[in-house]
Amino acid sequence: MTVDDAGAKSSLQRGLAILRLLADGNETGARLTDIARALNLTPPTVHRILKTLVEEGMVEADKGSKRYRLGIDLFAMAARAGNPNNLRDICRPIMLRLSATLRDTIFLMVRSGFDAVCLDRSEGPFPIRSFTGDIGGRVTLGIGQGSLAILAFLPEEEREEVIRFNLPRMQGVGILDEVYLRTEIARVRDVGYASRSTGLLPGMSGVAVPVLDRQGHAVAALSVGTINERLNEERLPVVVDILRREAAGVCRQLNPFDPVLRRPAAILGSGAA
Amino acid sequence: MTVDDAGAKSSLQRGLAILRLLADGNETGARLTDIARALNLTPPTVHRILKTLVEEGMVEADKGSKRYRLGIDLFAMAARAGNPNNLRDICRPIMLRLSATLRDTIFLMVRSGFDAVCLDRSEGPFPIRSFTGDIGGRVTLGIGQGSLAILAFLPEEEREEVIRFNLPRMQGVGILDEVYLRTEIARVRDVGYASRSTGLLPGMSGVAVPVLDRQGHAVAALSVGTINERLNEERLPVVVDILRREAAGVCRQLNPFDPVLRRPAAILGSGAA
DNA sequence: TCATCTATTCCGCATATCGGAAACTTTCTC
DNA sequence: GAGAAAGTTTCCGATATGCGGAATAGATGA
Repeated sequence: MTVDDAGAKSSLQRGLAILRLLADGNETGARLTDIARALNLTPPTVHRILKTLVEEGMVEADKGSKRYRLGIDLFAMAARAGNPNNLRDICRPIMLRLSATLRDTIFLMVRSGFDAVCLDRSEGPFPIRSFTGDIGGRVTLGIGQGSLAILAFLPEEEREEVIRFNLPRMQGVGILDEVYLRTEIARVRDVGYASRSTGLLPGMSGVAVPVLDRQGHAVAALSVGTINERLNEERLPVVVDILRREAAGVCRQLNPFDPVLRRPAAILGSGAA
Repeated sequence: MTVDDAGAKSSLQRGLAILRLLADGNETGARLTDIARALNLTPPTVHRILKTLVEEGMVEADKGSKRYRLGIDLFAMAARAGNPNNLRDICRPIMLRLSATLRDTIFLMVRSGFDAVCLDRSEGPFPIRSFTGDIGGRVTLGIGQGSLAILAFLPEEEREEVIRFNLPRMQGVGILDEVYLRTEIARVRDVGYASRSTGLLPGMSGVAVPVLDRQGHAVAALSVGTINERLNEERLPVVVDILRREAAGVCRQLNPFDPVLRRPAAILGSGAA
């Protein structure tokens, strides 16, 4: 990801570029010169911007002022970004219930550009792997069940745009070609859920249902990640059924507008069973 | 929180100020004029900055371009900020184990300036309330068990600074006066854990142990939040003991430096029991 | 329909930002 | 441990960059 060449102008853009750079490789941290090199900036410039970012609490300088990494402040601030339309709050109890009932790990995914992002995750007792990884993790939209469920139920125009953009990105991740992808999407739209389309992660399986808005377009996906044995022909329909029911509940809470009054009701208390 | 008056100069600072403003009230979103008013900026300025932020994916403009809110991109980026020294990754399995064993909710707290921030949280079956709230939530350092455990084990100099700064902030939240706070801190240092210092949240109790570095200073705290009945004199020592053991494990994984080689070993796989 | 409030574009001025050069510090090498 | 190399930080003048007043376009409501 080269942010350097052409466009990087304003100090805001440069600052954000630095933040993004720090976000990759945040475990290790980055040194001033590395940042300068990576972004085609001069050390003084990077230094000044970093200074500002540190003052603002977005970046922390390691002792001895050697390495820079993202600050906890940024984390705390941005944590609130992961709750669009109260989606996360609404889904939290549902996810807890799901992981307790199903004894599997539940994911809440939303779209972000050409990716899907994991908004929340509720662990089950079985250790699993997933594309998404942890909360905040990203996957190419279309890879993985939750991701695919969202893609399949995007408005047609957007769906086409995403497919066009993402096909090249999917090479070598199990998506063979466009025909295959479109077949998958059609099937997901048909049956209303996405189920272990491919055995991309050995031994792992998953199911996902979309959370739809009034127009029938995906705003999110609820998905289950588990091991192959726990998603056999017998159990799959049961899981799908439960997921569907909960997704419908989310949908209802997401559109809490009285058609007449257009008043966004505060309904978080009315626990849906 | 007025960021306006004196210092706001650079576009970077203004941009970050806008992000922070959007972070509050992110459920509802903010309009351009509101932002301008709140930050003492002119509408054109805010518009231009917002445009940049939207282009950079940090902010999303609601349909009809009426309201702005933080973008999922920011969330995804900042999620990595919540893993300093791999602390979160290291603690994840431990927290899962703890919440499964104790059947209570476990919190992972770290310091951020004069606050403590909730880095992670693993839910138990009992619904609880806490100061920290969700992941990313903040509390004044010293209020709540996890928070207090960190404060108590800060280097003396920093501790004093925090106490001085935070005492006024604690008015009306159960901290009566400085003497009381210092007594509490001394006791926590003495026994090595913080336990429901005050019944601030009716019906709720908690215990926390610090995660210490080599110098014996707190880098984090593991805490349990539960209801009063579940933390009686009988159970408390048991819980403390388990917490201590796990905290020690975290500590060991946090300092994975071979004293001679100074090589940061990648040890995440070596599951500590 | 008109009035009011809000969002967006334009543009000249002033300022905040840039980066070269150099001092200073840390880290590496022998 | 001394010298070299790389990295970090300060300084400062030129200029590009972002600022905000004013005017336009769009939305909202009476």
